[in-house]
Amino acid sequence: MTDDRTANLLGALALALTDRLVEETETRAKHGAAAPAALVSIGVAPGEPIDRLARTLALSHSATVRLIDRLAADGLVARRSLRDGRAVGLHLTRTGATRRRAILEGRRRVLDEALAPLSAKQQDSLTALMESLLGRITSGRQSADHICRLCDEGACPQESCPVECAVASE
Amino acid sequence: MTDDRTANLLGALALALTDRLVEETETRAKHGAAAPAALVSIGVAPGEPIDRLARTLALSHSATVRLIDRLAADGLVARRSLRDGRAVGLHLTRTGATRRRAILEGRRRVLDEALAPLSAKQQDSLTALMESLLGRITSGRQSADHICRLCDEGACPQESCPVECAVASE
DNA sequence: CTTGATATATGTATTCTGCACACATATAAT
DNA sequence: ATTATATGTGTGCAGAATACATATATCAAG
Repeated sequence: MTDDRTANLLGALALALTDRLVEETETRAKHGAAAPAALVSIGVAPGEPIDRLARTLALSHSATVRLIDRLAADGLVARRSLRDGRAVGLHLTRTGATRRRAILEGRRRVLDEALAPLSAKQQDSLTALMESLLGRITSGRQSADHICRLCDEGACPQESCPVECAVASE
Repeated sequence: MTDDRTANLLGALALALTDRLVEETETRAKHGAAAPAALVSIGVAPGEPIDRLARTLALSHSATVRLIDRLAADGLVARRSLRDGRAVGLHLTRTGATRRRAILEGRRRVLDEALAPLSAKQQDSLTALMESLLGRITSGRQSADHICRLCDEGACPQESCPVECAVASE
């Protein structure tokens, strides 16, 4: 059904881009590949509890607690108490917000460089194709949050995001 | 220059696909994400030394030695002596070759599922776009080997691989 | 046959992660 | 109200995978 070579190129491209993205973002927030995703995700939805972040990052709860410990020790994230006395609300400090911007800029730079050989018209047709693929890959809210864990939500408003749309139409 | 949204979607797609590919391939060869890549790469170029594999996997030499130790303990990889008495030639055992096929099939299944919503015509245009992107990303032999570390070389003959072509034209 | 480069292997330490558990708080049932 | 259950956080412990520094063996060149 699907073409051998198309599938293969897609796999190689995904891997190659992710390598570069991880390398880029990981240098800007230490403590592993999940750290930049945590900063980005906390920025999108400040005040959410650790438990929810753990699901977005697809990490165990304890791993997420330790990650927040490290980010808090670096002065990037702050825990605040919530109405619900069990939970803590996660927020970015001023430094954390700055770091977050640097992560998104680095990510953008990598993606821009990869897209450079395409004309505007080609970019448009690529966009349309990617919308289909992303819609297909998405399976539920948790999956959507995970997929978008490193996204710049400013570049992709909720109502136009194919991942969000896929969740909405269920 | 490049469109905000296009860049963002590309980043999300790469991440989402890689998550799925890693998850799939990692279950079929334990010992981490590098293990399936090692099996695939050894299958493409049997007899090569650990040192070369380390560069393909972008791992330190010692990490690669330990990885081969684990794969050999599982009966998937065998070390054979080479003319050069310092080096060892890596080969897949019969079980290792079977495992390798399972890894490639799993990878293919993930990619097929993602590509399912596209028509044949759309797949063709996606292929053309990906060729441009992959050519751009590639930078030298080592980078090429790394990008293709999980590729099914049967699906993408050397002379038609945009990554190989990018290396050749330097 | 000496010198330097190359390839493998190992000892040690670090980082990140998960499991099992403890504790606190909320929610529901009786 | 009281008890039982579920939820959210944090911690002790262990394991996996990796890197760094180093040791050993082999090759290549003079």
